Amino acid sequence: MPSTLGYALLGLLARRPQTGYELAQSMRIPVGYFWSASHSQIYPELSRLEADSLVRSRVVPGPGPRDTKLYTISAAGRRALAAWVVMPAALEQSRSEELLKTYSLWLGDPVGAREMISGLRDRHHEMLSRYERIAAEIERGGPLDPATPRFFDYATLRRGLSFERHAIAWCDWLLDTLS
Amino acid sequence: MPSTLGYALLGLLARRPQTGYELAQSMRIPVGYFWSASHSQIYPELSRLEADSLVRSRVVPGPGPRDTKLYTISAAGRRALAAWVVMPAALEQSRSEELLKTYSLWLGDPVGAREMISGLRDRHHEMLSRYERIAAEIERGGPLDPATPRFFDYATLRRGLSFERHAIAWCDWLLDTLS
DNA sequence: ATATACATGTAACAAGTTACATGATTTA
DNA sequence: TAAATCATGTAACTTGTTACATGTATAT
Repeated sequence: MPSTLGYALLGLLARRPQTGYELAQSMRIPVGYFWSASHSQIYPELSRLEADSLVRSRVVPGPGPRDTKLYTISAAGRRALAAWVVMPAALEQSRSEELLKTYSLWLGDPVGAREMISGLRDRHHEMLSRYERIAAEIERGGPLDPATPRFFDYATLRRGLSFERHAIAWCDWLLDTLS
Repeated sequence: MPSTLGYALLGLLARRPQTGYELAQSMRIPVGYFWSASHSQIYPELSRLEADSLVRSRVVPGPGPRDTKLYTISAAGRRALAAWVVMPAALEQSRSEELLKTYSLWLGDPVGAREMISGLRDRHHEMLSRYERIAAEIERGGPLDPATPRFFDYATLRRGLSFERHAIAWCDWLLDTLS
């Protein structure tokens, strides 16, 4: 049984065949906006997926100095992924360092505390702008059919937008209340 | 320098002295609603904090069969925590298995997909109810002074409330659009 | 000349989860 | 009498991050 990262990779490969390098690039913007990984995690995981026959690879000459391995999802991989997505998701206790800091913020000096929160606000705003640009791009592509991958790109993006908006609203409320 | 978990423990101990066991209980509802840990992580971390003189412990006879160690935050611990909370929080790429599943949901069968999302909705709703009960309890305690730990309990709880409400709204939108 | 992109991998470390280990007291 | 609570710890394992390693082609 693949790890969660394995399913992330299968999800990317179910859309189109990619090399390990491309997958690592793809995941710099997190898959579904909520799952990232670095190349050092990805390469070994691809080997495991291949050992389990969930993906196949073939060596193709790339533009770079090295040959690249192009990975393709197998029928078994597609089945495994389709079964996984409909299984109830594990209850997640989302860890958040910013909330943990907030929990002890009564100890910090008031000026520094305000700056910390307003820095948070800025970063959330930056993320929101990025998401809004992507959303505009998706929406330019015409009507969304809820049976296509593109619709689910949009669905996960909406969650990102919502997440950032409520984070900003919370920062604003806190800054307001603290003053 | 303590780990993030170390700061979570310092945050709890800054409010009142507690034993390792009590800290483990406290963290079953995540600190600030967004940071949890199990006892097997907590005990070694307390030893490290004590080695760094950020906390002190004294053995007291407990109700159980074993002596318990009561931990108290030191002045140095308080300083370290106060410095940490105002430092800019690391940009977090919140991982979410449910969003990762959503990303590949176009592959799953439509009935199972709906059930998965509606199961999500249920669980978020349960969390929301729990948070609302806690909020009511805090609000019953009278006006909130933004210089007290209690205010920051409330502040982090508000983020939890907002998080669950947005998650539910998103599930509703998705269920609606999929049908 | 220097940096960036290409391209894949391993090693060392940090963080987090699950299971193992012990054993008295209270509650159902 | 069986289960839950109290109470602290270690061991094994999984996951994730940062650093190490190599070396060409292209753009500035």
